[in-house]
Amino acid sequence: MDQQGRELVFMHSVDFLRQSPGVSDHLNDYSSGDHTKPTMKEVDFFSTDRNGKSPSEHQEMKINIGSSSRVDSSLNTGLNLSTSSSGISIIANAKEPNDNELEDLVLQLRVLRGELGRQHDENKKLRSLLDQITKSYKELQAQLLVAMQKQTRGCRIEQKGELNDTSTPVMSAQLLMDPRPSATLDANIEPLVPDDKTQEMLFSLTNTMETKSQVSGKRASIEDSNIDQTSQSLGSPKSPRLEEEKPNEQVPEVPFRKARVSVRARSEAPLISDGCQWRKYGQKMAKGNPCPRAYYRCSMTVGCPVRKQVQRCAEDKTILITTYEGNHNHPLPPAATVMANTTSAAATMLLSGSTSSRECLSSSSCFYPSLPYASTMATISATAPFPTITLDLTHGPNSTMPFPCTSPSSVTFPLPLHGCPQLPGNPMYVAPKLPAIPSVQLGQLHGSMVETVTAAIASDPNFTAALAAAISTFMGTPRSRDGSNNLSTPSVIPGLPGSPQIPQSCTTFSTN
DNA sequence: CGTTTTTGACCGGCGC
DNA sequence: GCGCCGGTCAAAAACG
Repeated sequence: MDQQGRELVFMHSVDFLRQSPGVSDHLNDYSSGDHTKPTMKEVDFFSTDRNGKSPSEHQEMKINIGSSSRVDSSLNTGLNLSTSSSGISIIANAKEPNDNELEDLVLQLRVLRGELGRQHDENKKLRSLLDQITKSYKELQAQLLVAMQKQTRGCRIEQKGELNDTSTPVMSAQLLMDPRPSATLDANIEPLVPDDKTQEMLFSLTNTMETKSQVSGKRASIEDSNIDQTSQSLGSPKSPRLEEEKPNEQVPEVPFRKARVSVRARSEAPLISDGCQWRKYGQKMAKGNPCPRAYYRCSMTVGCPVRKQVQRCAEDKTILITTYEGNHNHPLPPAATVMANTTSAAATMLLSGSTSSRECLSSSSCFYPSLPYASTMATISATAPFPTITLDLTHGPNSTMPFPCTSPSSVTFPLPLHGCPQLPGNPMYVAPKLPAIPSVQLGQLHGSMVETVTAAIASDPNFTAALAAAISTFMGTPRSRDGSNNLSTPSVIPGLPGSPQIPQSCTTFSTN
């Protein structure tokens, strides 16, 4: 009984072969450091085998092991032997032991011990390495988040400085109301996408007004009135609050820059399913387009400021242009969160890209030359009332006409989506989250595929980076003395962040 | 019966 | 000042 108990103790260690109960004290110092993590699997295997033997055989085995271990303590255990086969042979040979066989057994046992020890050490090292990598990954995530927040804040401050000539303190304060969420705010969002770190990061980085409004009660409502209601008041000056809150008439006509994000999809369906519930509140015939433009607002909650416009492309009526505006002030289902992340990312980067352009440009410039093709292009339209970024997925990788519906003055940027190679030295391209999309014409993708691709885009950090590149490229062009951007378009581009004339910014994505 | 869609009216910005 | 245009409102109609 006593012996049985000792054996059980040893059997809980992977070093059971090293330590026979009869000689345990002698071998205890063999690898005392490896007793911390016993492997039950190994124990069970040999335990079962041992139980099938007679007590005499068992005792004999133990004695043999114990006696041999003393002899071979200095032997080189570097032999490359199979553990399982060795173990079986040991048991088989133990029935008729002689000196030679015992020596072989001892050798094999030593080898096994050495192997087990090495494997344990290796496992420990690998485990610690994995922990370290995981820790580093999390730290990098946190640092990235902080860096992005700081960068955007810095942009806002610079923009404030640029606008100080014409803006009032109220205006400046509004500009400084950085919609970027804090780390604590992210916690409110995490349950939506708890298992997707990247998505969570994207959401953290991009979700702006909505997280703020979710968390901070009255303050959120006030800020929403400044930001989201600006969305509502886009073209809807009925909201008197904005005007009333401006104590100074010198306030620019359009104090708030508001981001719009559109999704262009090649779809026969009248709407793209984006996970949200929408209520149609108007329809208009837009000039220059025989197709009517429909206006929707989010109906998931009362008072959600998010709206979207849906219109078919005039040149290609199979392309559906969906423009999102505003940010949700309520939790979203995962499917809708993806889209919200995308739109918020675009909006945030567009709003923050005016002064950080060089940074972004330099950091993202490496995207372009390495892309054999880019099926998706980010376009910022200069003809729109606001700058418009268009992500066009309606064309395949080899497309030469990326934008059938894009104005000639648009500036296009390649976006590294599917098919993009991993760029050495560019961490953004390491292990892209994007699911593998075959090199097919995205324009031919089915409607459900559209959603999939859209989700992939939204969850892909490459998309965010590329979008930042596109925005920064557009924003980063040198300014003339009058503050206008020196673009290929001769005229000043209205709506550009940093330009006091511009009321809102418009970001347009196109997916297919 | 509640919700959503339709649709004409309305509003403000902007250009001439 | 006027008209155009984009966007929104709200009553009526349609829908489930």
